[in-house]
Amino acid sequence: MSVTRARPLLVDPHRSGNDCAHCGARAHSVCNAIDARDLDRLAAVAVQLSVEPGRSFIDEGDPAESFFNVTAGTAKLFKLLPDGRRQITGFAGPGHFLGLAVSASYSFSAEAVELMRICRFSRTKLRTLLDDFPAMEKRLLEVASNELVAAQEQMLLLGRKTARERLASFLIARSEMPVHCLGHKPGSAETVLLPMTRSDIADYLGLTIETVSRTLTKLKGEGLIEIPSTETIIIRRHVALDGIATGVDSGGTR
Amino acid sequence: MSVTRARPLLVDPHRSGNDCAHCGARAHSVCNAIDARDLDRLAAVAVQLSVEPGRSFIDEGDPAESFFNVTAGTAKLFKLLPDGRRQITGFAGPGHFLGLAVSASYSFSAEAVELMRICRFSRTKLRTLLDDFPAMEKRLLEVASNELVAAQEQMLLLGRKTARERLASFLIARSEMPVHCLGHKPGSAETVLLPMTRSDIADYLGLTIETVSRTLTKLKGEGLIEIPSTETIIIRRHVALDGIATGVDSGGTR
DNA sequence: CAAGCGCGTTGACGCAGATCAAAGCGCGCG
DNA sequence: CGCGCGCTTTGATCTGCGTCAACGCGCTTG
Repeated sequence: MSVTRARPLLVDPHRSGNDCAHCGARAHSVCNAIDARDLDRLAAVAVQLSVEPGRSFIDEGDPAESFFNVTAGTAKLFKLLPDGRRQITGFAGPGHFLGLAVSASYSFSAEAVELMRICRFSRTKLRTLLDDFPAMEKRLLEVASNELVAAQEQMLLLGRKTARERLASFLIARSEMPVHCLGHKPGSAETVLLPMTRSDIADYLGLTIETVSRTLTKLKGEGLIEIPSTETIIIRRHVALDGIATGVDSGGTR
Repeated sequence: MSVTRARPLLVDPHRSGNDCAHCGARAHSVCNAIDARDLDRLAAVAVQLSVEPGRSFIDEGDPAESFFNVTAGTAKLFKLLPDGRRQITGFAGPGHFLGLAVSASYSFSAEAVELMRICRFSRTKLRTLLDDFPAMEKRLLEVASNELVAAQEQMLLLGRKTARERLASFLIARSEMPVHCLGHKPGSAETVLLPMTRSDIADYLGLTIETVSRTLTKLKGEGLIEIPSTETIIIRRHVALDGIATGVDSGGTR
């Protein structure tokens, strides 16, 4: 299953996991449930890694030996069908915790979209650590609950929304993302950056690249958005776009 | 948002929540994380209710004041778009815990498919209880993790599978469900009971009733299943059906 | 700077599944 | 027992999006 991971992941040479205290992502991750004076215990089980764009660091079906915490960059999480059809179940930015699962093997794959920085925890070691820090377990439950809500929203999108509504929902959701999750300078609140390819967007929204491209072009033609570059979209009429996203529109400009 | 809940839920007259020790669903629910001698504390915050078929007991958008635990029967969980399009995100049987969410209001609705028996917990009371029983919090995290895995599987289904594959997946999943989740006598391992309507199935699989009906008829015509009654399906060729479900088939008998 | 390649856009056409319409069919009820 | 009603099935037709194909554009490479 780990065919794509030709070379080992890059272990950061000069500091392989011992400065949780200075980690920029801590404030936004589950790690902030651990008190500052106990951070050394967390650091002891963490290993910092870099992951190059396109490289996968979790492979569906592989034994689930580690948890991961994203500290920089973005990953796509996905599942595959035997014939290659792919569903991207989410994108994970800084602060995102990965690998929650009771099962002995990963139920999805993860691959870097941009250059990433991640923290790897041994599953067993983190589990024993959790016994000493119930606050962190609480945080994990919160995180999982929130992801569950997001997953249900995505099911609604995949099962019942039109291509137009899916793209609108995607853009609105991206525009509402907290700054730290994107890992770049803010720009205007209505400027949406898309580090992933059209193919990734299509596989996230259950569409084809062609439909994604065509639909974006249409939204642009209607003056709802601007597309200054492939990876940048500016929302011009946020309210109207949001109306489409939530299915209020339906009529109006088709 | 609570338009459909015309009458209040039925509070069981003779025992309104005080015998967790004899609860048939405990073995399969998060409640089994609590030691037998502490069950009285759990019982103190629980209220037993009955819910008639078709009656809703959670309404999306309402303030989330309670958690629920299903002890008998089945509920459908769903989200609506303003124009009435519906996505059923799951079915909850005995042992299923409902209401996990950080948000102050419910993010989905729940309605009984069959006559149900549920346990209601005050959100605040249960939360203080959780502080004393970290084992239960651990169980909740496990439950949430498993649901997350299931949700991702469903996203794959909704985003990338054909109608045929969706129905096959649905039937296989139902047939593999642990007996206690169905709340009825087993029958043959390959006999699948469907307490929900075709409309519910359609809204769960992101299809229409017509497509569900037609596809089932087709599967029957190919000798993969039998349909002795509307709410009963017998899987005749489990391996073949499973092949379709996981997308291995594609060719073969269309 | 020409060639090659990955990615995105655009157009023409086809089809899986939606929509529209009309029967069955089981079941409770008068 | 006949009637009505909700659910399901089946058929005919339509359509949003997928598929196939061509082309453009920016980047890398030699």
